[in-house]
Amino acid sequence: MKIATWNINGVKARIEALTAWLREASPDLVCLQEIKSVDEGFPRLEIESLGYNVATHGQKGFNGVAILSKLPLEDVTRGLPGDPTDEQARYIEAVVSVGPRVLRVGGLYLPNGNPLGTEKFPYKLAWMRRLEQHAAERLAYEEPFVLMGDYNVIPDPIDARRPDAWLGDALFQPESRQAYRRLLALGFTDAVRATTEAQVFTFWDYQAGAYQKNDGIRIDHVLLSPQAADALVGVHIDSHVRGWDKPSDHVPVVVELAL
DNA sequence: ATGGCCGGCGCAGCCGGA
Repeated sequence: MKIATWNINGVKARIEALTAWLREASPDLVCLQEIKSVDEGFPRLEIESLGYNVATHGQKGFNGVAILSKLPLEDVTRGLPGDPTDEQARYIEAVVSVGPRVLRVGGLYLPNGNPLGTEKFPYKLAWMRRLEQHAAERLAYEEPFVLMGDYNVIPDPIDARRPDAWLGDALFQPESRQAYRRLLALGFTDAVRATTEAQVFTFWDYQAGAYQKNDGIRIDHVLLSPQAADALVGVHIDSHVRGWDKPSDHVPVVVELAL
């Protein structure tokens, strides 16, 4: 099956691109980030008409995540455990049955953390601690589990065209990168890095002709549990979508699993 | 060489993003 993650930067502004890409790529399951919509405002019918089940976890104006799936979504949970006072809609999880097996999927929109020196950066790091705790609990199930989304972390210098330009940025701080490595050390496989050593990007800023200059970063990641990694067939970044009219600044990352 | 954007909200710019 074909699963994907895509930060669409506003589902209302992106509905044409989203439906065009769903028709073109025909993924079985997609995690969306930054829907920037309340649940009632999500264009559910247009997406259901393409054969998808829809689960959303939205909020007004900012953030918001969703899962689209051709297979029925079971056991949908919303919000990342560990802080009942956190009101930002950044995590959704569900299970799909693939024949006799199950696939568990967590879709996340990790806090940006900028600017440094404000409360936003500690919030990011605390969120990553909570994610680590939750991921460890899920890995203990020893089932195919995919944790994917916009991590807002540039893991290594090769993951930026101009790493020097990101030195003062929350996405490339040592603490952010270390927290990402701690997550991997739990036993996850970074699907992109498992299949290529090449420099590849998932985000290009709207400013300064970044896409035309290929001045990008890799911050959208697909992490596979050992059981999911065993089923890994291939990975594809749909970079061409960044060149469409009214694009998101992120592009879809697609993973094929033999499930 | 430098600077360059976009979406939501809501109807003017500001906030947030990366």
